[in-house]
Amino acid sequence: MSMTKDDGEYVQTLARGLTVIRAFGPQHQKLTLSDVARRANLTRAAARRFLLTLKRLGYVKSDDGKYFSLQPAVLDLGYAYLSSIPWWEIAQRYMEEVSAAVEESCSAAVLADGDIVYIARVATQRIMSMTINIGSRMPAYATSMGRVLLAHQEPAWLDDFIEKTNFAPITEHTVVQKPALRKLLTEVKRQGFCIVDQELEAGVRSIAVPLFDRQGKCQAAINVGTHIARVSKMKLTTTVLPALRTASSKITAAWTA
Amino acid sequence: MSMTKDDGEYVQTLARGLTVIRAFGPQHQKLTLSDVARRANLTRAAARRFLLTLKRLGYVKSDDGKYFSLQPAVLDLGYAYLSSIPWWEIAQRYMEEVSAAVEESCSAAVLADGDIVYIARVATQRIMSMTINIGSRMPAYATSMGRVLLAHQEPAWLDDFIEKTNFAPITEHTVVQKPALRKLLTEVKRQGFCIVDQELEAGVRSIAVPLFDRQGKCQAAINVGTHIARVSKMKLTTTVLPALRTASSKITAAWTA
DNA sequence: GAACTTATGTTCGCTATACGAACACACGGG
DNA sequence: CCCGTGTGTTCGTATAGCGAACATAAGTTC
Repeated sequence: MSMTKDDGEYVQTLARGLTVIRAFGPQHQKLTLSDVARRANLTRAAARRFLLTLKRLGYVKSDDGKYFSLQPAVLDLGYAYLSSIPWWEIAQRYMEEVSAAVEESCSAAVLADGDIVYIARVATQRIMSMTINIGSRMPAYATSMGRVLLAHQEPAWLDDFIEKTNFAPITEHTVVQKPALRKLLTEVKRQGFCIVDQELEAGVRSIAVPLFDRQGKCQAAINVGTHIARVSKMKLTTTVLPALRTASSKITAAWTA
Repeated sequence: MSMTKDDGEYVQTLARGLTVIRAFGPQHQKLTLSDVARRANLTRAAARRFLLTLKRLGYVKSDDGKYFSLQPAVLDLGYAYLSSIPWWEIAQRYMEEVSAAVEESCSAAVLADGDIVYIARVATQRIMSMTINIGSRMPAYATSMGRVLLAHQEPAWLDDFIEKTNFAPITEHTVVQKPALRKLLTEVKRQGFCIVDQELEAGVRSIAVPLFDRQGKCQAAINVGTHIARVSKMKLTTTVLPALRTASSKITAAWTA
């Protein structure tokens, strides 16, 4: 029937099964077999097979046999990724130091497609209206960590990315003009840090630095987010930046793999 | 060949594919096809098919075609679970309040098998030697949240659990005698909170309260972990406990589903 | 550095496996 | 009560995934 991905080395069943997990989400804790089938574009028969399988594996629960819901076991999958990052624990430790020193939240993120994905976080008082947590995604172009990560990408890749992406303004301050953005990124790479001032959310200003591996490749970014009323732009560069830089180099130094 | 789980409504391929993700972990960021096959008990051919599939889906990367590693996209799976929890965001907010008020880390966890699994966390200064994060697991019997969750489980289930589990001491204070443990749990349920004093790690004392849904069923627990030198046992009940209780009832009140 | 051994990755014909059309069953509205 | 609509389940069939067998690379030994 569908010959889209049929290479003989593609396991359709696995791909379909994973969409079942993704069928759950906000406002969709409890789903019937048919709900899942609809949301994952599967026949009811298929959805049933997958749900029953996931249930046996402990990823899914169903008390009454009608409504299915995800179980904490699915976190093990994400944890497999997190724990596979060689510098993850180390970063966490030094981020705690940063957070304690500046009394603000500190996060780490990597790039995935055009988004940043949070992989570690030490939270203090909330500054953003949105809830950020591990696994959360934000558009790279409007975040301090995103800019840092983009700036350190291969030039060819970056060209292509800027070319084909449509940058939408998020606040009134968001820079979306491609030439302007490109210039900002060059500057970010030159100076080795990035400040984003209320481009993602009004009242929020954050600063990020890159995280290099032993080979000098930028693998992630760490940042500190502040409220404009609490921390001046000046203080960001004089106090927070040095703390981030110290942490960044310490993490690089402690890199195991 | 193997007729172990062959009910006709069990999709072997999905189960196998998921083990591929779990093959990665600490000290196993980059794995060859053969490594994966070994660690997941698959033939090399199967491991190859799965890895190539996961690669196409963006869950796995392979620069050279030899070494494979997990990508941030796998966090989306865990995120599907977290975001499906109706009170997750709300809890996060009130936990931030608790953490700010008492200036200590606050976590939320649910029960899975005999473990607690962390599902939300507001971290301040580190008190444990281990790194805790979302998805982390700890033995339920030796943690404050674990005791709370166990105490509110169905009596029949609890009997069975205590019966068939072998409780190993973690520190010199860990209570492992089954009658003593059972007595503690009864007390926990009666008083509506649980203090665990250095039973999980020396120098660490924590207090937990249950989190009820609208129907009065205990769905999770939230706790505050402290260092014995910084917070007295007295202060735990006089200051921290009220904060936790307030948060708990506010979360229940704001429960949407 | 040839000759052998071991381990890794890939191919390909076969059959077990996952597939979905068809069926049965529950619900609800007229 | 009947009919329409939606949900879950069965079962024969085709095909998707399987692994034995092959090729190719990486070590070992003399």
